[in-house]
Amino acid sequence: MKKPAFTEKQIASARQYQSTPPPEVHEGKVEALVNELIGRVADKWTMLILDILAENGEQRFTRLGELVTGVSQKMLTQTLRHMEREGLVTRTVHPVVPPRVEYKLTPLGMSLGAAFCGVWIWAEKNLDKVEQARTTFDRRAAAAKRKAAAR
Amino acid sequence: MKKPAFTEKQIASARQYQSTPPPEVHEGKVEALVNELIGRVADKWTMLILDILAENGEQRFTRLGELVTGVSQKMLTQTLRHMEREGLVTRTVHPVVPPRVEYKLTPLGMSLGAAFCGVWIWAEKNLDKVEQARTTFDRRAAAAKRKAAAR
DNA sequence: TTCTATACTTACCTTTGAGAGAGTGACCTT
DNA sequence: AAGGTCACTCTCTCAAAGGTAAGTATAGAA
Repeated sequence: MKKPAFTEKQIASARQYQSTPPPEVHEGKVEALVNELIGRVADKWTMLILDILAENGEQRFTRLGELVTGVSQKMLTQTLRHMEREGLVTRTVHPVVPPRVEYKLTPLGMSLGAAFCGVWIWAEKNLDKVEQARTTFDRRAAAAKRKAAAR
Repeated sequence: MKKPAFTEKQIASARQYQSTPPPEVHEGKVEALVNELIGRVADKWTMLILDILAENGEQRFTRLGELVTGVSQKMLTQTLRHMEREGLVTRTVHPVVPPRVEYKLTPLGMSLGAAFCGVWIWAEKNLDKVEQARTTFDRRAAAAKRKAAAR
């Protein structure tokens, strides 16, 4: 998909250091960084806020809270701070009373939004397939359970 | 990006039901389903396993545990079950001793892998930009803190 | 008989996530 | 003088995520 596959040897040497990341295996370092980045960025609220900002453009704090269904103030602030930290949004404070703060996607944020777009589309397109797979699985699991109980 | 924007009214009505999802707002229902699906699928281990399976093809349990850096047995089992449930992987048990179980992506799983590909690429490409944004942010935050302390 | 290999499962415990709700500061309106 | 607005911030609390380590079943090998 993207990374060159590791050799058996590299994997073995990486395993040794599982608790503290291997310092001299360069591939592993980059991989770890990418994974960490993915971990930060692929979180629920980040994705939702990204989506809303991509669709609706610059927004104020409270308005954003209304648009992102189910988010609490705390999570909104927290996620926005994180996003600002990694350069996905800009935060503009207008020094007026009452305060007025506007959030806007940076080009970097927009490019991430575009990258996620594929996943949104996949989700919309395959919603029913997943739904069906789930019921099939659950039905089968229930049957297996009955069988196990009968033994 | 994908969904039609809500009207003020719909948002207001949705807000009322924040604890239990609104039953009669249809748009909200679909949106909720998509969001939930994204939530299940965009999780760290799912993405990593998906990636490994896409790159290396069918794998046995233990081997998978070696390839997915840092995963515990528990999380591996759990994530694989979830993925099987939503039809992303097939689990083939060979009735031999010692047991032999093989995991393989379904076409659905592969299509999700392809969809995530954009995000991986984004992460690789923008790793340094994010890194830089972070240090800039942290430096600025530290400066603001000093300033606040001086007051 | 004891050991080994494989793919789990289960129990326990610590860490993290996340909501609810109250408080804050500054200025403007009434 | 009291109340309202906005964007937080803080604390308290409960739930969920996730790690560790031990246990299980089975048959062939030593």
